[in-house]
Amino acid sequence: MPPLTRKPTMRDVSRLAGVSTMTVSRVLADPETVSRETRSRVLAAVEQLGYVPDRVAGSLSSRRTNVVAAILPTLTNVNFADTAHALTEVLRPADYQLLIGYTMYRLDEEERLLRAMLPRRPDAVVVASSVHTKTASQMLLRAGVPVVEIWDNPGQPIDHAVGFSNYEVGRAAAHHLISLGHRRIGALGPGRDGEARDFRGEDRMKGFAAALREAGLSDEWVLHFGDVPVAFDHGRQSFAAMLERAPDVEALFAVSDISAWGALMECQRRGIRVPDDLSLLGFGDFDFGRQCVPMLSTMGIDARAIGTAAGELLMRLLHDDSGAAAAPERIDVGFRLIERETTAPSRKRRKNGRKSS
Amino acid sequence: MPPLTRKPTMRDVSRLAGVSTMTVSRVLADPETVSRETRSRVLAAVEQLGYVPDRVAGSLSSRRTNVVAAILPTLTNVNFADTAHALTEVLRPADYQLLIGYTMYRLDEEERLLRAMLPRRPDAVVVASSVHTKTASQMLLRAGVPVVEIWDNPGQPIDHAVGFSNYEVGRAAAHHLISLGHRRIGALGPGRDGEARDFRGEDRMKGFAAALREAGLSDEWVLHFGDVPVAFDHGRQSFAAMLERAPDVEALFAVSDISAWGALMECQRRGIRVPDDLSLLGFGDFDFGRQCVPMLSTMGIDARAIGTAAGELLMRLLHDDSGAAAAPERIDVGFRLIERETTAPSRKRRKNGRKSS
DNA sequence: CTGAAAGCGCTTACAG
DNA sequence: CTGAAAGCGCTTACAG
Repeated sequence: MPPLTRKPTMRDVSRLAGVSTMTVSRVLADPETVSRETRSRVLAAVEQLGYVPDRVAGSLSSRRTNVVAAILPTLTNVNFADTAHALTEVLRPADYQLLIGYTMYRLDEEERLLRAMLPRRPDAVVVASSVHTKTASQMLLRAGVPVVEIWDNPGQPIDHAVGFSNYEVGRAAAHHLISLGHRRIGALGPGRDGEARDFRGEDRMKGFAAALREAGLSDEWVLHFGDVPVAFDHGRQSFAAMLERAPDVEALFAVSDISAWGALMECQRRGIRVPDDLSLLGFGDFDFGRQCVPMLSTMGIDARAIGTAAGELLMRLLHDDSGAAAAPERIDVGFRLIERETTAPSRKRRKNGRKSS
Repeated sequence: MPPLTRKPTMRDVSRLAGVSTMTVSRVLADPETVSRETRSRVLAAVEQLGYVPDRVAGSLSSRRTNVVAAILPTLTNVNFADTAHALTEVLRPADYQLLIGYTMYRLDEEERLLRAMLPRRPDAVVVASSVHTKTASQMLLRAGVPVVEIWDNPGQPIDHAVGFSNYEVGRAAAHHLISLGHRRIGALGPGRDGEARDFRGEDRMKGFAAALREAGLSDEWVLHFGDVPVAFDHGRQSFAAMLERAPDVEALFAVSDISAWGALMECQRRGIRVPDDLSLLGFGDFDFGRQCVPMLSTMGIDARAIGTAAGELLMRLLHDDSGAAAAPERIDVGFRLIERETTAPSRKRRKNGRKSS
């Protein structure tokens, strides 16, 4: 047999081993179903030719790609990267690969991505959003594979959901700052003017504002500032804007730790003491918030848990091969207030001693 | 025609439009080659059926998947995420999708990933490493598609390379600290004991140590500490270890800004003034280093430029369809010293006034 | 335990 | 500008 110049196929392997392609296919997919002797002959041929199976052809035949499409706002945000990591780890043993796309928080980009990804026939779709264009929703609905919306608690889920209520996070944040005795309370929220929108962040702001109003406080300092996605600079600049509007603000909730830390740095530059002069509460429990001085108080989310739960849900769904037909599941991973060093009782509360609980 | 329960195929569209599948294929791939009338009839059928083309089948026929495999150490590191973002943006107009994998800085994981990805027949492979297992090197060599090693300056490139010399970064870092008059100079390097290894970081340390020796200084405080990948905590802990070994150290180069910032926080906790008591120089020019107080001096790398250059190289390679046969290119994006607020002349230098340049 | 036949849903390479 | 035929490289679904 002359050496091959083209890439060897299963046919080449089968000829060299003196078996049918079916037997080669079995050795690779399900070795136990082939006799030991035949198996070793096939494996030797595979080795000798340097055969690499073609899963594109395999996928077309079997109608399974072993690919999961993951649509995230951005990978630059460690929390989403952590979710992707955790998801990868759960899917890996079953030999699933992640096809990742970024929307940069844009609905039109999400739709574009879906249009690019769905033709590649992923076995499932994980999407970090519960707000979609009409077309995107339809595409997901008709995809014929399980869809998992993550990082939120959608009112009208497409299919499955793994996340938490951003609205409730905002409410809990407000309750905490109120319980510390603060009255002049504000928030550094995401801008709402551009093409890019952080709807989850907006939900947190809504919950926060609602809780302020319920407590009889003003929500006029719930600011929406700058472009999405927020970078460290958002904290700095939105905080400067806040100070012009409300120089005597006592406590601040930021749309994310990224923003909260930026504000903290701005406080250091301006000589504003945190938490003595100002309480600062972030969101997301980012790594740097545990290390900075003072350590950042935050509304903690377990980003890895979201990836793990979504992955395990998919494993169940894909292996039961009831597939997309399974009853929609909804998993809430919750959140928790993490009090560290940037939140403290109000001045008044401190001066008078602790009157109320 | 009865409504379809299965997913519509190109055949269904062609029948509804009264044309051959070839015409449907042309309308989708190359609309100009079809008459306007036929085209609109086909598009109407596509619309009516909600037809989504199957690119798995398409890829098998055309022998092109329009997928680029990207192997990165971790996405949790913003610099690699930025590279991935930039790469995506260049490839998007040509309708390429990224298949991303993480090695967690492990050679065996890289090999495993290659084994999982190559059967999916990516049109190119981008890998953020120039150190591979023997098997992995062979797999890349025989893949038959362009391979781009990024974030380094490999001695023996597999194929193409886009990056910079980590060794020279280390040397330049040392030269800078020496030129500031420091003599007791150390480094916070990555551990070398575990399965996970940061070979690029180790190269920076090697260059750094070499430059110290060339200047007649001791390299005994070039520490290798902890597990890879380094987190913020690495800076804190390795700095504590450094202080036990060399309490009077004057200047420190860290394997990354992540580590440098951790050390900076530890300095704040211990009341060590930066840069008055200690100069601190990072690597990577991360976002937070531009925002923290004091702002971090660093050896800056343009992570996005690496992704962009790799993407543009691939576009040339894939469209010339000389493909893997093209002459290997090697692109150096360079690096630059970014002096901010954590590096300053040595005490002695400051006391005596500036003697030498 | 093994194999021959058919087919997955497209595109290539002609041909007219 | 359009189409019939062949085939990409596997797996499914039988059959023995």
